[in-house]
Amino acid sequence: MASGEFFMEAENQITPERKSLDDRNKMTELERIRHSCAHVMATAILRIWPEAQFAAGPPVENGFYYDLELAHRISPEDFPRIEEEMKKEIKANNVFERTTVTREQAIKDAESGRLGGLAERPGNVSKFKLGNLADIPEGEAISYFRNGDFLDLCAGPHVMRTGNIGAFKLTTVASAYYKGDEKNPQVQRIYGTAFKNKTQLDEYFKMLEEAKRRDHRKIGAEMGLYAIDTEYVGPGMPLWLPKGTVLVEELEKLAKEAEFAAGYVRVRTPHLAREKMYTTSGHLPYYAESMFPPMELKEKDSTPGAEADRYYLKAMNCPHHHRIFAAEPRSYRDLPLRLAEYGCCYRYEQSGELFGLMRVRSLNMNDAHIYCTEEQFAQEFRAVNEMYLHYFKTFGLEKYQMRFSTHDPSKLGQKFVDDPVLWRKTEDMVRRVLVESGINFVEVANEAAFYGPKIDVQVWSAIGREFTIATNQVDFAVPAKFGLTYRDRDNTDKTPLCIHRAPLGTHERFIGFLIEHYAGNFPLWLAPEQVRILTVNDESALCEYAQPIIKELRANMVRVDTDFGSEPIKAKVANAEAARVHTMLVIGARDVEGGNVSVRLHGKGHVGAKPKAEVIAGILEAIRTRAA
RNA sequence: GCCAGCUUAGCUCAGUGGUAGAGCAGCAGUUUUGUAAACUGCUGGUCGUCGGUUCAAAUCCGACAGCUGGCUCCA
Repeated sequence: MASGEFFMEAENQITPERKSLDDRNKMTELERIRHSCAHVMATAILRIWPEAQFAAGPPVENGFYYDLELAHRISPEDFPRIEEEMKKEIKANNVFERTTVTREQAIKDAESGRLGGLAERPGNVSKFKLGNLADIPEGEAISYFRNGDFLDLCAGPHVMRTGNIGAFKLTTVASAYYKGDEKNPQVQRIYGTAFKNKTQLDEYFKMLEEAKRRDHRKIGAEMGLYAIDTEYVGPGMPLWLPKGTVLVEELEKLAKEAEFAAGYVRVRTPHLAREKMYTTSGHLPYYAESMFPPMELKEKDSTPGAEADRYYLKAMNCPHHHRIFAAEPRSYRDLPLRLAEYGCCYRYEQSGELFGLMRVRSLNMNDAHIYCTEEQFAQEFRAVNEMYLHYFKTFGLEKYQMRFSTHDPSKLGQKFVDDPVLWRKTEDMVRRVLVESGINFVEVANEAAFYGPKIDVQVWSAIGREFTIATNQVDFAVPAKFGLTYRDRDNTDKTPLCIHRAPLGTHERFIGFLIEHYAGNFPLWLAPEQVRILTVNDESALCEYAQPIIKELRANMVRVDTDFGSEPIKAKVANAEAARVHTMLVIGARDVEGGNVSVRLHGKGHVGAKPKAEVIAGILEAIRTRAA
């Protein structure tokens, strides 16, 4: 609930609606190749393990997979063998032959084990195919595709012949739930990729290598930004090293400035709260699994009315902010009330979910809650969106997707608060604001928070994983649970709307994202080491010449380091470049003579010698304006 | 949490049953240099942890932990 979702990605995979045959026929050539390659892989696996049962084998973003059940656990060691068989099938250049059958025939073939097999397999029913058959609506054609001996229940489409598959490679194995449902049995999922030709396949793997180089986990270690000490601190709980802390504090500074200008006030809240907080908010017991287990106090707390002596680490800030709203009587004159805090939260994410800085257990949220009236809502919501766009511009962020998540009327009262009128009203308000602001967005039904519609901003990590980097949510339900009211001008008490917003998400995820976005080459205002002064040798005259420059830069809060050692200048430059120092100022006898410094910019090379006052002024201006 | 893979020095990696290695980094000297890496020497490891097999284990087997790629979850 509440800011609960702020740093979460939305579903990595939105459960796809069942595709119509028309939609399927829109598959691109590459998708056909990949889907066909999945059939070829199944053919190969069956030649080795004829008893394998296959479930589903679609093309996916970077390749394809096929789910199967098999007593033997397929491991990457088996890949060469499977790929060998696949090559044979491709070389055979069999036709993908489509036939349509009646449902009765299909059921008969599934029961004989023929579907997803090379031959009939008595006693080995094609159970997953039988399950898939049940999903095909009455009236829709039931089709088979056959290549060689392999006969599969499949809507297609495929390439003409197996030989049309240009180049392929098996990549990984995973376990997956049949039909993606946790309640279903697990199946083995074999992933592969395929392209029109070998060149494109090679390019794809080269691109993956490139992506690994800008992976925030790699750059984070190289630059000394953060460390994760699983032994003493714990998995998923990053320690910010001095250079990473610079990034954290620069972001906070940016946020504080933007929020101050937009009329927010700052608050601070403890990291713990009593159990009553989360029974009231509705987080317990339903979300207890995602929270760290409670701390039990040995002695009874004497507070009257205490439910229990249990304290929880907060997983979100909103309940605390709600209590700040409740701490004083509120008038309509106080609204909108915008409470902002870089709140520190803790969530017990499953171990398999942790991912560098992108998915962690301790996190600092760029959180704020805006309490307002219905009349004020559109204006406030628009202002929040403008703040997002301001940030995106600052960071040169262009590849993102705004996702507007709405409710599903059929799930009112279960997944969503049962107030159809307010849903319609708030969704209309949000949609209108988006359209009026000229913001591009996609609308996704059934993905709202349970208390109201929301907008998530999706971005992609270097290796292609999708994350919610920011979120903006409407809450028309939870303030009432906490009994929050304001006195309106008609002297009655009313419940405010609440906007939960986190345009910079969490420090952890946002910085993880920025590291990859910039590949560690941060703009001057963000760079952990902004300036390094390099002397051509260790003569004292050069070091002395540098002193007033250092003094002036530091007086203006510029992060400046020095390299006055006796190494050759080439080595000093190489070290500074490797450390991704934004601006290198080289000082030699010639510079001292002319009152200059020689400027070199990271990744851009030597810019030339300039008067030192001019260089200092330029640095200060670039930082002040947060130039890209 | 599930499936698979991985875990050797701060980092990148070599080492398939017989006395733990290299490069980089670090430290100490030498060098005094004009824009991406001067030279010499030294330090540094209970080979993730625990248990087993063996005369002998980084190496073979098992359990556990962490990480990575997926799956599931994601208020």
